[in-house]
Amino acid sequence: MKKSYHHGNLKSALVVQAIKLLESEGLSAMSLRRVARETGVSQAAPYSHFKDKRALLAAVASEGYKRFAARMRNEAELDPDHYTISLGKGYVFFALENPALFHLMFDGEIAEHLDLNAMDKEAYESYQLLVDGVAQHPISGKLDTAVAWSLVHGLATLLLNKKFTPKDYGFTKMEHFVDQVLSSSLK
Amino acid sequence: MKKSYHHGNLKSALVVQAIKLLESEGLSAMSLRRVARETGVSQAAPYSHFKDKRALLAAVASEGYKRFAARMRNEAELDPDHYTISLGKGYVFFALENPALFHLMFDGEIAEHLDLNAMDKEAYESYQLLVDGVAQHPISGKLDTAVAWSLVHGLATLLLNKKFTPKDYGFTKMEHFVDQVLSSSLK
DNA sequence: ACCTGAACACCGTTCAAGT
DNA sequence: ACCTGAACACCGTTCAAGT
Repeated sequence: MKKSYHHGNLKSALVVQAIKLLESEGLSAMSLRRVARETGVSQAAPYSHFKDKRALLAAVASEGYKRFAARMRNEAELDPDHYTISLGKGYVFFALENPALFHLMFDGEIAEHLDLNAMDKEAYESYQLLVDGVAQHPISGKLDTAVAWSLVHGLATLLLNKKFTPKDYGFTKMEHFVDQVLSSSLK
Repeated sequence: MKKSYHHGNLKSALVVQAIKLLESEGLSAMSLRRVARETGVSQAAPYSHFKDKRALLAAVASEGYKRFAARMRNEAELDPDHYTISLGKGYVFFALENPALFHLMFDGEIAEHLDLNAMDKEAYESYQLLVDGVAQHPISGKLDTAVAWSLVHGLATLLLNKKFTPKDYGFTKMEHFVDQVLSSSLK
């Protein structure tokens, strides 16, 4: 466990450090060199494990999807009677709690080039969680999953970027607002 | 109109060139130095007009909002009988036609720090277009504008990032799919 | 007032060399 | 197989100097 020439699990250590830097100082501050430096290795070391910076960011996004799924599942367990709505709340809360990671996963150049099938199975499944939740509904029409997913994702994004706030609609608590919006439109 | 030491309208020329570069090669390729180079001025010239790179990007986003509003208005004029739905279609189409610009306007670090009130009045109004369109509806509840805006924005983002496609729902044409999704949920 | 050229600290990536 | 150190081309930003 001491410091040695060979790190042992440098690959995952780099991912963890990258997420930390991403959330604390934002994507533009997250340079490969800094991640390496703060992990205690040389600037060239990451290239033993990742083809380039984009490959590291893809691994970060993949880890993000795992945490995303866990956050949704956790919320759903707290209120199994309103399963779909709870999943939606977990979705929105994850975005608000991990803004930079959420953006990396869904928006911008990195997200657009993410090959879902090339990601871990576990990570891929997080996508399906909400979609399946809606689809399982007895009265669910064909387009309902697209509508529900769009609604939840749009709500998360617009709240995150402060295009509107709960206060705009007379709410003081974020949780109540999200609950109301989702309940009023998700079956 | 000849080349001279003083450019004349360098400020807007830089914004135009930045948008061009943004859409053709993406945000990561859009460096200040390249924008300056391809506008025919020195690397330091932009600093006579913008405090830093972020200020240039804010101006780019502001110009983006103007084009955004124009795109929505144009779509609504084509089908005034379905005003709100048409606005939504313009919203989604703009995103699909200007992916990098749309992300700059709504997602990531730049979007989060955009001060709407500091932007041009014309740019600011583009936000209100869809919101007002929904609110004007006679049977519109308090939360309906948040729901409608979230739905339209989420649909645009998820289509843009290929999280789902029209084909997933049995549609061959993007326009039909968007129309159906919006019609089935917007009043 | 607006623009240039040189400078500084930083970055992504490569590559020969070390363990 | 994994990591280092030096190198290269690039970037954001500053500043004295030119027009």
